[in-house]
Amino acid sequence: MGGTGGRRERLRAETTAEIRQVALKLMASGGPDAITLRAIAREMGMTANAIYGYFATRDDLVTTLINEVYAALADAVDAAWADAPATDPASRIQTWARAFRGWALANPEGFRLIYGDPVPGYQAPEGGAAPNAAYRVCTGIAGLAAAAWPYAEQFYADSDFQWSDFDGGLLGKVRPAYPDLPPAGVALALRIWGHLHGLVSLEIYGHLRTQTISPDKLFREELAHLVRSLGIDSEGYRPEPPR
Amino acid sequence: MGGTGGRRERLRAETTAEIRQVALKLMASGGPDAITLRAIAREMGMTANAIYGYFATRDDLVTTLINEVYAALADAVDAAWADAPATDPASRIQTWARAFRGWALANPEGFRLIYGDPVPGYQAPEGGAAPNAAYRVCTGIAGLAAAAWPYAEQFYADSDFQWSDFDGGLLGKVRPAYPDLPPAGVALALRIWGHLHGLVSLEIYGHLRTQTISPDKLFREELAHLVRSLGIDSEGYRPEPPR
DNA sequence: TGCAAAAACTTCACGCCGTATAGTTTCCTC
DNA sequence: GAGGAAACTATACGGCGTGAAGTTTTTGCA
Repeated sequence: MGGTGGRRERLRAETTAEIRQVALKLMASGGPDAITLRAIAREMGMTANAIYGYFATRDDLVTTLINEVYAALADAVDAAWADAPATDPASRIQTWARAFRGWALANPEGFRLIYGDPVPGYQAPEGGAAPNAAYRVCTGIAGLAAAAWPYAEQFYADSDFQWSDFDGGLLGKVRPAYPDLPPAGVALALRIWGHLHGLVSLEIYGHLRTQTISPDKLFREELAHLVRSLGIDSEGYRPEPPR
Repeated sequence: MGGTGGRRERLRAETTAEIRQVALKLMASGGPDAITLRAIAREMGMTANAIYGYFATRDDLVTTLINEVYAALADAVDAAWADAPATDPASRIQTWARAFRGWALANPEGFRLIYGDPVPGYQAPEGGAAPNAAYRVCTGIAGLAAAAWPYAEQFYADSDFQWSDFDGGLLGKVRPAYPDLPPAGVALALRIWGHLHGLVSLEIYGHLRTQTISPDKLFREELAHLVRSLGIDSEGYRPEPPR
């Protein structure tokens, strides 16, 4: 058998990449349920069954796509976080949240693919479709919570969360990254995730547009109150952390 | 043609009702994408095409189902709100939110049907699938905001929302019901909706279970901080509204 | 260089789906 | 009891995922 540089393996990798790429193109233009083996094959000048040489089932392909798209979301929010100055936690947190919504609005079909059920009979594998990317995003939000924690801690004195309340895989990333964040801070992170996910999700699925003219304004309001609820003021000024 | 009591019309209404009921049963057991005309017909001992005599397309049927299920959700949360004593706004608000999550957990497929994309090629009609039920739920949340407003108003002094930021249909229900609620209060209601929707949605779609062992505990935390963020304490005691 | 094995790919088939068209049966009304 | 409307069936088309079997292309080795 050829080594890792063999011509056959290179072609195989290229075809695999093309399948993924064509599938994403179909999704972008026709929504996630335009991802069909037959459509991909048609686009590539092949037969649908040829794809079975690269992915065992359609669900395997979809799982791969979810991982790819979810990783792109994680990249986007991580990059926004890294670019924002650590010296201003309020606007850094808001930047992260804006990047999250911005990515979703720019990739609505991707958002649906990750968080919804858009592909007809798709069944995610045990443990979720994209656990690593999910951990990455959650760890990112834990970063927001950690940045806010010196200010926010005072509001969580009576919180009774333990490490055992959370998934080990998540903690394996969060605790090393933010050693000062206690369990209550992780709970805060998950709640913030829920808040932002909900607003963005209502917007992407068209439920907000029926109620408000400007989801954008609503989200700006959310950002202002988010940092305020964390004990940080939003406009550059921020109080000293208590104690 | 027979009047409204004609035998023919009665049979027609019964068959229509049976179609809806069988569709909901299929959804409950096999998820929303088990709703197919052929499966319904099979269950009823008919041909799929016979259903076209009752619903013009499958999407029309799905729209009807969404309306029905969304109305059931609205009934559930309205009932919880009505049952909770108006004298204790904090626990009343928490009761509403618990009813919302409780309904979703009891009817996960219904939640997906209302808020997700579960039926393969479904296209909602112009103006949304179930605008009235959506208004009902939003108006319900506006009720939470209105109950909290005497306490929460102080946090929204710098809010610059106008009536024109919101949909007229929504305001047509909200303003008569809660004449003292200003535009900023409606924005607050939509944000609360987003927060709760997000947490419940992550849970229903299995994204939370990968991160935390007990979504229930997280939601309890959310409830506590929700009323606190509105300026009301959660444990029976509440401060006088300011001013 | 020739040849067998393996990999890549096609063809055909099955059972699902929504839905259009045309034909049949059932029922109500006059 | 006959005409007509309403309810329903039969057949068909193109779409889907996927399994089985067959064909072509490429590879590695004698």
